[in-house]
Amino acid sequence: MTKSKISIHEVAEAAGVSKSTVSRVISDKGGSVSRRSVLAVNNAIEQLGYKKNVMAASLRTQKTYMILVMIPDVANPFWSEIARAAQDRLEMEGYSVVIGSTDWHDARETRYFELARSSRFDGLILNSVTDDIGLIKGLGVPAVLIGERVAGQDIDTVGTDTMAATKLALQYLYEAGSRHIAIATSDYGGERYLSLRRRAYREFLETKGLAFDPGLSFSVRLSKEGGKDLVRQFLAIPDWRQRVDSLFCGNDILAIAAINEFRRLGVMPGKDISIVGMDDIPDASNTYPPLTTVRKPRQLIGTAAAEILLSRIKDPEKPLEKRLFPGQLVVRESVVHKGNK
Amino acid sequence: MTKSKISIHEVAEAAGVSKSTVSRVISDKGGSVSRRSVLAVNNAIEQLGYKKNVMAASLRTQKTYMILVMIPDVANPFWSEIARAAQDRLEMEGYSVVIGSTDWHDARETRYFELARSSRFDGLILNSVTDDIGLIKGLGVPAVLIGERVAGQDIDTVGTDTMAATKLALQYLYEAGSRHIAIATSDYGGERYLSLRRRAYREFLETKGLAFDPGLSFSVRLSKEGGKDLVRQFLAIPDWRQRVDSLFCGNDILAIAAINEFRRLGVMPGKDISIVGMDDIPDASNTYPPLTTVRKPRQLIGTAAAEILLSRIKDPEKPLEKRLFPGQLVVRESVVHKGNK
DNA sequence: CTGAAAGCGCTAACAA
DNA sequence: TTGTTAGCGCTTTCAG
Repeated sequence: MTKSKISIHEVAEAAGVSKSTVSRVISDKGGSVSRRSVLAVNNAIEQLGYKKNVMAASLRTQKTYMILVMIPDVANPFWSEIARAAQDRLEMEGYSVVIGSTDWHDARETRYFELARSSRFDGLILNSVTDDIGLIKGLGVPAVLIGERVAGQDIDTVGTDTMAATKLALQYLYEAGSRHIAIATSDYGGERYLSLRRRAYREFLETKGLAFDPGLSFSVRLSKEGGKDLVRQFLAIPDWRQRVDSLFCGNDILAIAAINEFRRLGVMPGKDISIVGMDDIPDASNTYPPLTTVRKPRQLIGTAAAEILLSRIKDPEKPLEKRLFPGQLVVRESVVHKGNK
Repeated sequence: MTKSKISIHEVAEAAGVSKSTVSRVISDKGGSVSRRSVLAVNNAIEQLGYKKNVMAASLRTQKTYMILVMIPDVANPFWSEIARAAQDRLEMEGYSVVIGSTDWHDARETRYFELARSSRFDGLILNSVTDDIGLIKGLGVPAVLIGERVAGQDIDTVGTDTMAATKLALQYLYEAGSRHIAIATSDYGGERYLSLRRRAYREFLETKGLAFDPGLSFSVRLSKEGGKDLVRQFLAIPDWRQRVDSLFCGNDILAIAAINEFRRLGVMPGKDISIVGMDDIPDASNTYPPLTTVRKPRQLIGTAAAEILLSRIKDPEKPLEKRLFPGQLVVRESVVHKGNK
């Protein structure tokens, strides 16, 4: 069995050089080493089956070449594609990427924060559940946040312009003739994040001179279960067919669940009710009927996050960067078009 | 700024004890330390905002308390739920779990293997793309494989009894009156893995005295794109309505894509053609019509993998363990029931 | 119960 | 170009 008892010490001995020389050879840096030595060392390495202990190297250099991407839900393609895009970019630069799945749990997030704090990673890309910027900065690891925040906080950020994206959806509904638009989204994160959708909603109604009906605002989890909940609540509105004609959902997971649940209960989306989602995850085109939604540019977000992180690692003192990408309307068939009136 | 210049050395000084004592306090192990010292040390730690450098500790102890779960596709709920289940179990034991997403790329897998080799993880749970057991064992890290292999290889394994699961699906189709069953699956991994489905298919036909029609065997990628491909090929069968009446798909991703594509082209699954999938991912119940499939017990698989890994870490010499769980038929509406004849 | 001393395996000045 | 000498921050005998 090739026991990992072989350190540079053994290699040095076998190659007839010093540990330093071996070190120079195995750490890329192209330090000045003679051809002879390089050969001798590589030979010895081969011979002994030596494997560099990266932990030890990290202890000295303070570099691990590992990046942690923390996302709340790996199963949601929205997040996993961002992670993948970031991974692609980061690997080009020689970093390895691992994913931490928080599943929206504070406890898990905390756990990953502990990992990060113990200098196991050179950088962090994350969508934080707790959103405690102070804590993140206190980790002592370069970090870039994914997702927009209301307050202009003291950390690199990349995300979508959520309010504009929401209004895109709302405007489309409006143009299709809808005048009684309901909204369903989560209020998790309080005033900081998701309720940007709600704010956009209020602003939009105001702009169009539409009345705000509190009974048409739903707060549910952005999940399949949330969707079932939502439909139950929705159909419980007295005279709902008179009172509401469309529904904007905070993300596609919710919208898709709602579509399926509505259909199951005999209410046909795209016919009896309009539904618009947000994100444009792959499944959005597979529902029956296909979901009209607002696409968030996952690739761009992931890549941008990676690049910002890279430059932050290079220069910790560089000015803060915040990048917001616009959403894009994707028209499919879940919206009813009323005759112009 | 709380620079991480504080090591046990500083703490020791502030607490008026030696480094050793500090070490005894911060490493759980409950070494014998006086109440007084513990207090003093904890106080100093608090005061200085000391954070243990786990890398340094790992260098000595050879323990990182990190586990890497390598899966081929985070966006596929089948894999991400296995990962989650494993994570749940592993965290109970004090390990932190990170996910490596290989996206079916050899290059990525290799990259993660390099990480693993450099003793950054205490263990590995993985579904390998390359399937090179020798390589995995050579990593020098306890590892358990997910997914069944034909050959009884020299490594801990947990998975589903794929052949039995496949026959479950086939039998259901048969009982529904289907006598011309097509199969679509991937042949990636050659004789080792997925083609277990094909083997089960052949055996099943034989058992029932049904002829094997090579034109009814499709080899496609187990993806959305694969599904479109499949349907195109399928509908190109001359006189297909005469020649084939049902389709078994290698996994749900494929089956769902096929359902949607068939429907888009005016062929109604559950009516014009029977479709059965495998895995029972969450979306399987959201298709139109809902997909009949064979459920693989993701929770059990993930948890079992974690437990086997845990005991392997504890005792590297313990006998090999292989666990195969049975699949379970989930009847929904994608299968046509012909009148008994 | 506590401290001194010796590393874990590697890198980084500094000389030679 | 090479070797020597110190550590990185922590754990762990071994004495006391």
